[in-house]
Amino acid sequence: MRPTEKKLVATLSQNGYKLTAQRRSVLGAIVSSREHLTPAAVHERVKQDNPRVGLVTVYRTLELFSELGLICRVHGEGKSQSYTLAPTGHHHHMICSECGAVADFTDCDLSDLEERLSQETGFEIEGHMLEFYGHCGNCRSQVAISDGILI
Amino acid sequence: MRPTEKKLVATLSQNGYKLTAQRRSVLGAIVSSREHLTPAAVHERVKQDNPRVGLVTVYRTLELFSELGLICRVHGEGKSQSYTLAPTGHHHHMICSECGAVADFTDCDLSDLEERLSQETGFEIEGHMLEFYGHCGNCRSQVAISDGILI
DNA sequence: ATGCTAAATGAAAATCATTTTCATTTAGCT
DNA sequence: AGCTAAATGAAAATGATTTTCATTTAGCAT
Repeated sequence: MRPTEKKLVATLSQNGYKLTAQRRSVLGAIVSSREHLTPAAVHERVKQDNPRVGLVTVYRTLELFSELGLICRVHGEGKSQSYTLAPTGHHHHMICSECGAVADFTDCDLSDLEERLSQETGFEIEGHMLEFYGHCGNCRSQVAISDGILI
Repeated sequence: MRPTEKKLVATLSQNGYKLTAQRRSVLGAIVSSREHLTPAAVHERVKQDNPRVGLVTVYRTLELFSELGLICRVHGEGKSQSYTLAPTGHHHHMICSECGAVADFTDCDLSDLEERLSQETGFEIEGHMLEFYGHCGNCRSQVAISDGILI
């Protein structure tokens, strides 16, 4: 399940946090975007809703949501952190290098690899990060079109 | 093969770059460390060799070495970039959360996964990032010891 | 409904990593 | 030894993120 307003209300109150207009706006900005967003990009969108919201609040809210598991961080190329909606549980991202679209997948099944590496190196493995980069279906077809038109 | 002084000399001159004392120091700092190092950490080490080397030079040198494939970037948790020696070719890292030690591995074999994801999502996958986190053999045995002593 | 209080916010300043600028130095060629 | 483009160092600029602190507000208690 992907977080919605309802889930936001529940999660915040369950954890003793208050539901504010700012927090609603920030979640809305992320929900309404198919891409991963930097704090600055979230701020842009939030300001359309409520121009008085400060960037600092966006930072604080993103961190909070991330702790609560409502959103999750996308690593990858850029120099600033960015976030996207979190599906429940362990998962990974595929990120479009052109438009920033993020697709999730859950079945990474690295346990064989982990097992082998653990034996070879003596590491006790606790976690991993896995991201794929490429071009999403959308961007691929647009390239095909502009190739055809021969701009 | 892991880069050494000899490889440095060859790589630089092949690409039209000059061999300077600073560049030698930076490579030395990285070679002599089992861990991944931030630019600031490299600078610390380099200064012991030659106190007049500036942090800016360290940044520039790390970027250059990274482009030349002598070192490679470690992603992971911290807020600042860090680098470690690069074995030749495609590889990944296991990073000890305690001491920062880095172990490489090359055989990630994600092609099945890539193939499947590509079909499911329409993404054309071009690359991936994979890192494991955990505790290295060293740190694990130290934990065992201090557990025994019951500090 | 009204008041209370801790939590949340906003604005400004502080911090931290990184990059740019530019005058000076130097490696590697001639 | 001299030349020149490349490399360096110091300082300033930039940009993202965090901290501080005075003000506001959500959610509870009345």
